[in-house]
Amino acid sequence: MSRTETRERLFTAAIELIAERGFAAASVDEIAGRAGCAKGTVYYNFGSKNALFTALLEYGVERFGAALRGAAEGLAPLDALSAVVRAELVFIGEHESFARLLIAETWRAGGDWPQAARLIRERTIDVVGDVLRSAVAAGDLRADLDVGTAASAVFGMVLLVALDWRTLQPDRPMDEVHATLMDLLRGRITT
Amino acid sequence: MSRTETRERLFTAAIELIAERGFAAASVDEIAGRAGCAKGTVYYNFGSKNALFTALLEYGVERFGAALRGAAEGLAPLDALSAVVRAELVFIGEHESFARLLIAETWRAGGDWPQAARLIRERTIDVVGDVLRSAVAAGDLRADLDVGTAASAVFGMVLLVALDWRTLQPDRPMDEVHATLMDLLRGRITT
DNA sequence: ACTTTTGAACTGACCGGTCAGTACAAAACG
DNA sequence: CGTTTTGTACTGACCGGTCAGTTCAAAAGT
Repeated sequence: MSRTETRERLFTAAIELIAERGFAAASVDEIAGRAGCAKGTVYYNFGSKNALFTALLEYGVERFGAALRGAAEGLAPLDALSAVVRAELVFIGEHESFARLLIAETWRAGGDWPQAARLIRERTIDVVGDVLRSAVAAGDLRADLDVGTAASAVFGMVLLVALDWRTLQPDRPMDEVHATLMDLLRGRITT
Repeated sequence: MSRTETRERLFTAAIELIAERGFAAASVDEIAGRAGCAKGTVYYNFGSKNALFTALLEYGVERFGAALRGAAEGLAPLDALSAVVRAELVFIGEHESFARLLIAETWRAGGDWPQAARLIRERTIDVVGDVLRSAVAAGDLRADLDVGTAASAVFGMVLLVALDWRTLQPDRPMDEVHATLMDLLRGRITT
C-alpha cells in the first residue's frame, strides 16, 4: 500500500466520521477501522488527530477551490458565475460529507485552529469573489457592488441549498436546483 | 434561585460553549461552571447532556422563529421579505453563538438526533417559505418559483453572510449588509 | 535494506452520569 | 406558637468507561 493511498483512505474515512459525529466525537480507533488500517498507521502518517484534520481540510479545500477555479476559466464573467455555482453544486454532490464537515467545523466562535479553518474557507469564497470582481470590471455587474458580501452570500447560499438538496430531495435533477439559484441571482424572481 | 432562571443560565452557558467547541467537546462540568452551578444541577434540570441540548435548541428556535414571524406580520409580501431578512440579521447579531451552534450542529449526516435538529431548522426556514408563498400568491413573485429551494437559499444566504459580518467586520452598520442582501434578491446586481 | 504498516498493550486524563446528602421554605400538625 | 414533615432545588465527590497518544517488536511490502 502506497503512502499516499493510505493517506487518502484515512482522509475519506475521517471525513465521513467527522461529518457524522463531529471532530471531537470521531475517535481515531474508528477512523482507522473504517479506513481498513491500524491505529498506529494514523500516527505514523500524521502524528496526531489534529494534524490529520488539518491535512484533510487543506486537501479538501485545495480540490474544492481548484474545481471552482477550473470551472470559471476562460468564460465570460456572467457565464463564469453560472459555471462556478454549478461547479459548487457538483462538488458538493460528489463530496457531501466534506461539505458537511466544512460547514460544521469552520464556523466556530473562538479557539485555536479556527484561524486555519477560517482562512481556508475564505480562500474558497474568494474564488467566487474573483469571478464577481471580473464581472464588475467587465461592466456586467454594478460598479458599487459589495463584492465581499456578495461572494459570501453566493457561496453560502449555494452551500446550504446544496446540502438541503442532497438531504431532502436527492433525486431532483441538479439542473433544476442550478436554474433556481441562477434565477435568484439574476433577479428573475419578481414578476 | 428559581428553576427557570437556572435553566436559562445553563442555556446561555451551553450555547456559548457548544458554539465554541462543538457539542461533544463541551463538557457538562464546564457548562455548569460557566453557568455558576454544579454539575448535578444540570442533571436535576435536564436529565442528560442530550436533553439539555434538545431543550436548548427548541428554546432558541422558538425565539428565532417568533422573531422572524413577528417581523413579517401585517406587511405587504415584498416588504415582509425585507423585514424577515432584517429580523434574521438582527437576531443573529444578538444571538451570534446560537447561530453558530445552529449551523454547526444541524447539518450532520446520519445519527440519532439529526431528525430533531433538522426539523427544527426547517421550521425556521419555513417562515421564509411562508413569506415567499404569500408574495407568489399576491403576484409579486413568479408563480413558478420553487419556493422551497428559494426559502432555503434566502435563509442560508443571510445566515452565512450574517456570521461573516459579525466575524470579519462587526463594526459595519447592519443596514449596509441588509441593503446588499436585498439588492441581490431583487436582481439589482446586473447593470 | 529500507520504508511502511500492523496490532496489541498500556497510560493518564477526562467525561457523562449517579447518588447520598445539604439547605431551606412552606405546609401540616399539636 | 413551636415543631415536625414534606418537597424542591441544588451540591460535589465518586465511579465506570472512553479516548488520544505512546511504545514497540514483528511482519509486509518495494
